[in-house]
This record gives sequence, C-alpha cells and structure tokens, in this order.
Amino acid sequence: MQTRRYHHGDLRAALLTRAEQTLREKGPGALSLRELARDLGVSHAAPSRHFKDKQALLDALALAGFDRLDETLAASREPGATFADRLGGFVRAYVDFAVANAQLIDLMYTIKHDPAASEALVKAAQRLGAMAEEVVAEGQRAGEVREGPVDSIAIPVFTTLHGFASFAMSRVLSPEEVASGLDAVIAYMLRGCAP
Amino acid sequence: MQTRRYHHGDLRAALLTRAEQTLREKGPGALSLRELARDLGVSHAAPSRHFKDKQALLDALALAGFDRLDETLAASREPGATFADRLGGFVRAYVDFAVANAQLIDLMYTIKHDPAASEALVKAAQRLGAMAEEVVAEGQRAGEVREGPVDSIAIPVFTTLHGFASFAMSRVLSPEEVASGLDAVIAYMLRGCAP
DNA sequence: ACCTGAACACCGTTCAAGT
DNA sequence: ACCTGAACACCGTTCAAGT
Repeated sequence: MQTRRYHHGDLRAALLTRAEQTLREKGPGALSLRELARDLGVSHAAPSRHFKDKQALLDALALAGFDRLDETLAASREPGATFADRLGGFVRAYVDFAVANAQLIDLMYTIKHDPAASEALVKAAQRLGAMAEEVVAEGQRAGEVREGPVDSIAIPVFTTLHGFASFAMSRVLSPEEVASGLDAVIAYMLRGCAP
Repeated sequence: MQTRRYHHGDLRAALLTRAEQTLREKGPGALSLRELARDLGVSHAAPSRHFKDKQALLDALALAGFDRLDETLAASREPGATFADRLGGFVRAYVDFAVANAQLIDLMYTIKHDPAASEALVKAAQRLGAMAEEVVAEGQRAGEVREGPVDSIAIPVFTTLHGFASFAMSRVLSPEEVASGLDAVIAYMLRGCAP
C-alpha cells in the first residue's frame, strides 16, 4: 500500500523516459498520456502541466532523439582517418542508431509531414545534414572527393544513408541484406563521391 | 432532408476513397472510422463489416498505394532508352509520386515497423525493389552498369531513391533543394553504377 | 448479406479546486 | 508552482437485433 506522493520530483523527465520506453516496446499506437500518467502514479491531468498536448510530448521525444543521434555521430568522428574511413564510420553509426531506435527515428522524421511541425525539429534534422556536409567538405579539401558545390554530393550521400537506414529499420531489407548490403552501399557512395 | 439509404452500394470502396482523401487533406491523425462513417451517411459500426479494425483499413490503403505506385513506375518505363534515361525516368516517377502522395507513402512504409504488419505489405514493397533491380540488371546486360551481384548495385540505388523521396516529402530539403538536387542525385547514382 | 443502436472501455483536453 | 477530480466530447470495438 504505497502512498501517492504529491510531487513527483521531475515529472517531465519521467514522462519522456517512460514514453520512449513504451514507444520502443509497444510502438507509437500504444502511447497514451493517460496510461503514462497511470504508470507514473500521477493523475491523468498532470502531464498537461509539462506538455501542452500529446503532440508537444512527441515533439520533445523526437527532439531528444535528434540530440542523441547528434552525439552518437559526433562521437564516431575519426579526424585523422581517410575519407573512406570517415564516411564509413558516419554511415555505420547512423545505421546502427536507426536499427537500435527504429520507432524513435520514425517519429523524428515523420513528424515533419505535419504542417504544424515545430521548426525546431526541422532544424535538428538539418543539423544532421550539416554534419554529413562537413564530412564531404573535408573529403573535398583532402582531394579525396570530387570538386563542385558541396550539396551536389552531400545531399545524395545523406539521402543514401537515410534511405538505407530506413529500409534497414523496416522489413524491406532482410537482416542479412542489411548486413551484407552495408559494405556495398558504402562502396557505392564512395564511387559517387570519387573525383 | 435526405433519407439515409440502407445499402450503400459499395461501402468498402467508398471508405477507402474517403479515407485517402482525409489522409491527404488532414493527415493520419485525423483519420477516424466514426467520422468516415458519418461522412458517408452510415452507422459507425458499418465499416467493421468491411474492415475488421482500423488497422485493416490502413493496410488496405497502403496496399492500394503500392499498386498505384507500381502502375506509375511501370508506365514510366522507356524500354529503348539508354540506362541513364531509364534510371532517370524511374527516379523522377518515384519522387513525383512521393511528393504528390506524401502522407500515403508514409503510411506505406511506416506500417512495416509494426510487428503485426501484414505480409502483403512487405511483399508489395519488395516488388518495388524488384523493379529497381530490373532496371539495373538491364543496364548490366547492356554493359552500361558495372558487373557483380545485381543487389550490390540495386539496393544502393533503390535506397538513394527512397531516401531522396523521403527527404523531399518532409521539410529536410527545401523545394528548391529538391528541384536542383534531383539532377545531382541522378548523376551521383550513375557514377555509383558506372562500370 | 449488410447494416443499426446501444453499450463498453478507453482516449485527449480543460478547468475549478485543492495543497 | 504543481497536482487532483470531475466533466466533456470524442474514440474503436463488439454484439444483439433489425431488414
């Protein structure tokens, strides 16, 4: 018989943590504010103090996802390496994250189709694009990537990366195709980038 | 004062048509079986005769989307042309469809993350992959595409295509980036395919 | 065969009221 | 400041009953 504490401490953070957990385990359809509140031992109206509506919670979740992906990608950087290694590392880090956080990645990217999507999310996605751009630009500086407008190479590269990750998360590609396909994809990207 | 007819004629088809319309106009969040039934002048329980639950309707919608995309791509085939033209045509047709049917494409591909996703949907997506594979294989036969396992080229190509379409639908790429980026992407794909 | 109407167990959101 | 409890207007799904 546990007494319900009046204050939760940090309900906002608790909501986000729990929400991501059920997103991962039961999918986006199973995400309910009321159930979240129940799980955390709080009244069903309590979440509204921290998120003005359900969409606001989803946005916060997606934004946190972008932040974590950013960190993951930044941590995978290998400054000294060759372009092939740098690109390969970037791609593997992105795909690994996508596979490990399929539902979250999906939330991060599908939210933007909504006309009312928050500007912050679009910016977060564009930050990732900028990171890919940087990898390509450094390759150009080193003479390992063909010359020309960075975007004419960075956009195709990021596009391939995201598409592969997207297929890897879904069942369009089997796990074996993902495993064996990754090297082929990286080789193909390198051909597309070569001078 | 219109009387409600008892039979609807073809309620199933009417439900699908109306559902796709509201999906397009108001997004997936606004799709409700009860509202659909109301719009069609039928009781809220009537749809259950034709779709066992909401997911079944969404699956049918996605499946119809794959069929239409298939037709669109098949219609864009130019058998006599060079590989570059054939690939370019395929890519443009896919991207155009994606931009014109953003919410639908999203539904088509996100549904598969659901563990309970219908096998038919996965197969439909794989049919598209097979079409891309065919374009690449024909390019190989003509000596315009590098040799090796078809998948080692077809998967990267389809992956790039889907990723670009996905970014084009969302707001990661601005409309200008999409317009100007398409040619760059096709050129990059061709470099990745070149012998 | 196809649909209705009522019922059930859920939602998200709002708002006075409590501490 | 933060939370509760009740209220409102919605959902999806099921099932006896109607035609």
